[in-house]
Amino acid sequence: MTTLVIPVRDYDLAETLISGQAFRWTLHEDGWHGVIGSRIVILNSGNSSITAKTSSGDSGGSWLTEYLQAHLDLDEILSSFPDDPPMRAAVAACRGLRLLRQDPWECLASFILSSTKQIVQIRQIVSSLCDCFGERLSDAVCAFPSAERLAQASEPGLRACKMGFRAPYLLSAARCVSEGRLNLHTLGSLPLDEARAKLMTLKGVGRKIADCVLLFAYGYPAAFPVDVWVMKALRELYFPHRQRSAKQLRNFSETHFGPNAGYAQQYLFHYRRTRFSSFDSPMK
DNA sequence: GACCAGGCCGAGC
DNA sequence: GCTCGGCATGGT
Repeated sequence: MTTLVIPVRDYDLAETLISGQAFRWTLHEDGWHGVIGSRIVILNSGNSSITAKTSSGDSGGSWLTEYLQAHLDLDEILSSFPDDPPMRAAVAACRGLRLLRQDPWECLASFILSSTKQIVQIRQIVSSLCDCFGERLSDAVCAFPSAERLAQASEPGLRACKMGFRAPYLLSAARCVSEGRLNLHTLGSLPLDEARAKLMTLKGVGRKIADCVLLFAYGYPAAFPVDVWVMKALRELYFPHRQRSAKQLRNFSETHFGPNAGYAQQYLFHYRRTRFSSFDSPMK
């Protein structure tokens, strides 16, 4: 095991790791356990740094800085948000929340498995998928399975991981990627609209899942996933007295939140899901 | 036991 | 273009 110390400021590691963008981090007595690529990682946050114990022997930690986006100036991001009461409340409640920069295939596959699932369940399915099909990294830990590996799986084999009707979607995506019909390596150099359109050619990938991948894996700052929580947040916080269709809300989101709309979205999502739940019943 | 979950697809208007 | 039912499974 090697130890890396990464200086950070304004970084809430725990909130970031549980905020529903990545699904493999679990808290143990000695820190947050996870897997990044084929490396086992244990993270702890200190005053002005994040300490990582990792199974990799290589020096440097640029892969980890990249994953954590530790170099990013959060103040600059936050100051680009609109200065309105909902956004101020979300930032006050979740300050230090970050966006990770994840592996595209893992992110895409995970979010294909996410539709109409609670985050706890997505974590269970992903965990099961890794145990069944991922390369073994230690006695207890497996890597996220490659597209090539999953392309060899059978639909019943995938359904055994409790993913239900999502199994054919995942299988088809794995084949598409492994056969080169969708190139995830070059996707990130396309304009946002083109990259999104390519992702949406996959079965089971619509606008929302595509935007999650564009934001969490490729870092497109304007990608703005609208799920049920963000929909609730927009309706309750911005349009409490007027009915707005999903399309109207998306149009609003595309113009209102500025150049880092995706980041703002993650604050609204996390705020609505974890801090603002007392409003759950009468208005929906 | 009802309702819902980081949705999407296909059919029918 | 829009709405709606169906889809698997498990948490709350």
